[in-house]
Amino acid sequence: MNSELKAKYEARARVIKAMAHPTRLFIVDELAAKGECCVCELTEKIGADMSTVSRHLAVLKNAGILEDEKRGLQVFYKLRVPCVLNFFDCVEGVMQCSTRSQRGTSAGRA
Amino acid sequence: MNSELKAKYEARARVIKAMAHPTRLFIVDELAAKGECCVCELTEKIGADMSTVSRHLAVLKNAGILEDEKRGLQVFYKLRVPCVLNFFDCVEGVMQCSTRSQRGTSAGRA
DNA sequence: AACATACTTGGCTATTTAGCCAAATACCCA
DNA sequence: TGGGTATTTGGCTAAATAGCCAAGTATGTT
Repeated sequence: MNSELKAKYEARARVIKAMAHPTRLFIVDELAAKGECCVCELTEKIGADMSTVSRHLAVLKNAGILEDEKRGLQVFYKLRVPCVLNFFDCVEGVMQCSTRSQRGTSAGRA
Repeated sequence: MNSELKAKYEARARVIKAMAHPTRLFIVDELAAKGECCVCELTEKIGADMSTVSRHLAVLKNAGILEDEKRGLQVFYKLRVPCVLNFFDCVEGVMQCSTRSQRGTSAGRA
């Protein structure tokens, strides 16, 4: 694999990696539903330390998935790319396909 | 976040996490193009140790994304869920949207 | 049977990640 | 100005991940 090709997959992986955490998936879903949320609201729903939530938001923002806007004391985050929701359809597809047909293999749950 | 909801996002994250590595994205792309590949062929293209490639394949398989079939000495892997390719369109969208100086909310593709 | 090939797994190390607490920053209001 | 609120960042530890080499397993060949 040459370095140009490698760079392409690394760039893709950076975006996908940013989504690869349950809390961050929850955030994306929540923002899709509400349009935007401040950190404190997400923090309350998630039930973790605000510093932890802030770090998750930073990961998503750095990946180009979210954007933020400060208004007064609060920072509001929203999705920058609506198509990320397609991930979920696909992921659900993988999971259903897995539970249906993975009886005989050693794979266990997805 | 109640435990049922949490479990839902953990399940999703498991699938996405499995994709969150450049080598594994390359594998998915390659399998989409070729239909199936044996480990040795992928190993050669990737240029890493075969044990490393084998571990990546196991990650994808455990997530329900690939299936394998042993034929003789070789093990052939193929995609189990074609829609994973939609990830890429979306990911490219995020990347393009990121590199363009942020302006509009309209992200070209769905 | 012995040996070769294709792959997986054990064992290890270096790196990254997630989480919390505490401290710093930014903004608002009186 | 001082004090309070919302958020980010520093510092740390525990856990997960990726990589290699070496050893193990399974299958084919002679």
